[in-house]
Amino acid sequence: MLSALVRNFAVIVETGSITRAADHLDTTKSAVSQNLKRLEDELGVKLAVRTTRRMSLTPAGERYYQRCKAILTLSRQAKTEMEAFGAPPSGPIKVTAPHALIGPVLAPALAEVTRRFPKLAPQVIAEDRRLDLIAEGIDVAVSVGDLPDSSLKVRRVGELRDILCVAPALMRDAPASDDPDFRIWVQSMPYIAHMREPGSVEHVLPVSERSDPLKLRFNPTFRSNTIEAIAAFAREGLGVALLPDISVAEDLKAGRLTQLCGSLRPDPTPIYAVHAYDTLAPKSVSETIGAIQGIFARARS
Amino acid sequence: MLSALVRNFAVIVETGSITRAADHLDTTKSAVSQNLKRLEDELGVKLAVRTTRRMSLTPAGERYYQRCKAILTLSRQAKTEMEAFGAPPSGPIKVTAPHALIGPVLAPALAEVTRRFPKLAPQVIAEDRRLDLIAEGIDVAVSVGDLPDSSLKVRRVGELRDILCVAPALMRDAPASDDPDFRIWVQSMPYIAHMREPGSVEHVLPVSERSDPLKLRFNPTFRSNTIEAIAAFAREGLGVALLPDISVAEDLKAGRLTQLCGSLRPDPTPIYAVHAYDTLAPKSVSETIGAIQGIFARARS
DNA sequence: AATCATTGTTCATGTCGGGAGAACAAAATT
DNA sequence: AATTTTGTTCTCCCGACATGAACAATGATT
Repeated sequence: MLSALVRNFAVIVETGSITRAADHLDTTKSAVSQNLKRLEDELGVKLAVRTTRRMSLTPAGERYYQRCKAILTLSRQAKTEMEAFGAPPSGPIKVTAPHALIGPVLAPALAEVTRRFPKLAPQVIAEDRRLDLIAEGIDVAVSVGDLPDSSLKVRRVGELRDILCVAPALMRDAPASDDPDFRIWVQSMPYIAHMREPGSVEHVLPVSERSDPLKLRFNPTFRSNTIEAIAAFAREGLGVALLPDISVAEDLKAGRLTQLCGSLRPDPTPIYAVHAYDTLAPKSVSETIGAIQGIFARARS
Repeated sequence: MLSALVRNFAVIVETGSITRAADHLDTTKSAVSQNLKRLEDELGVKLAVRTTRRMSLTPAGERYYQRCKAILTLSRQAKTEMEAFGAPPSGPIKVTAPHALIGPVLAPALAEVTRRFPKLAPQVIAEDRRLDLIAEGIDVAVSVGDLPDSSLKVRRVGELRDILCVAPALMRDAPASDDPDFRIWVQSMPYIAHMREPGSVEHVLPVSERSDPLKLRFNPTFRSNTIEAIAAFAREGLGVALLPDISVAEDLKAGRLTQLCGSLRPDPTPIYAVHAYDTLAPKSVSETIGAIQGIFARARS
């Protein structure tokens, strides 16, 4: 549909090799090689110097690849936009979400959407940072926590309920929860923090409408950059950790983890779905967002 | 080189007809028609409703055309950019300039450039307003007068010397230029103004380093939106007009017009060449700008 | 250093996509 | 109603492009 030469080149760059590009594009080495040659002839510049072992872009190729990405993204989005005018959703749709939400939320949501629109081909990017939707050509992003103002369209799809978890073994010598020493004891426990929170960590646990919340401050002894790793460490009894309910529901049920302060929990964090289509979001986008919202709604009940 | 389907559609929209698109693309009606159909099938949406007499875009087509323009512009510029890496200049280059500069400046400049780079295909847009280079996909713009700040690259290429002109017939009963009545008499003459200047018009003519300039205020009786028309009216003796030297050099030499106040002239206005390539302007762009500058330099001598 | 494995290029060959051109259909103009 | 203009559809056919093998170049392995 779109310039085969451009796509050909982009795949070469992304796979870093003509051979890999060939089977990624379901064609032969020679076809890829010739297409690259054609593009170079067309442009009058060498785009890549290729030895048998290594392939590297010339400065021209570097620059041209940037443009290719832009062109391809624009083309893909132009097509996706047509769904707003009745076209059946089809082709690639790029979705990003934090690692922790991929399994419990995004996977079932996309499964549902692709069941309804079989020609849709979701591309999932697991990424905890917030990406530039425009630059990366992302159609839908799932984002935890409040967002900075932007021109993007935002919809609240659910909330993340964090739970202070701990392995049961560590609770053996705990004071009773109404014991005044309980708070002291808890705050002296080892704590496993996410690397994005520097220094000590404080959690606010609302107790009831009228009474002051319980504030707990921890000094992290372990840190990791993924929820999965933190959960794994917590299961191993390395310390207390704040983990989202969706990540530890199984562990709690199976008794591998317990809640540290009974049913006390921090206030939930809102979760948003974000997209960059100003007016008239394509059906694939709105359906995907709807499905994500549905998963959260079902999980809540 | 770039998706034939997209280009095909863009040309259909711009020519407004499949037949015209066909000979614009040097192909047959059937090819154009089939390509449009292919694109519609690909997208799953009807882009244009076509009767034998009229062709109109659907809302989807309207939107898609916008995207097509962006894609095509991007592709064209991506290719042009390659010239900075040694590619021989070729293909279309979009240049815009005010009507008055097309003949005396842009035409000889582009003639020179195309002589050196025969594969270059300039597209000239005569337009007195300042256009959005990015949105219109313009490579080089020639602009008269100071420019607002922007991210564009600007280079001074010459200057415009305006002359207060009048048909010799109207000078018959003029007082001597050192007569105190001269100023009164001049300002009572009919004046032909450009439509972009509303109300009365004042011109400042510097006399010498230390003496005050001569200020003349006119009440326009005629207005037009093009320099050519204003010059024509002036030649017909309809009044005084401020005209650029390059437009009236011939008329002055042939005696069809004379300078109203001897050799007194307003301060010249700078002329700039503008482009949007941040670093490393393509050779076609820099050569074009250089040629324009050359024309001005030659005219001055 | 010599051999081998891997990767990119080139060449001859075959095939499928897509253009050509005519016939057809629809609609506006006369 | 006839004519002209424009878009569509059909068949035929050509040429651009993929194919696959042979070749060349390069780096790894012994």
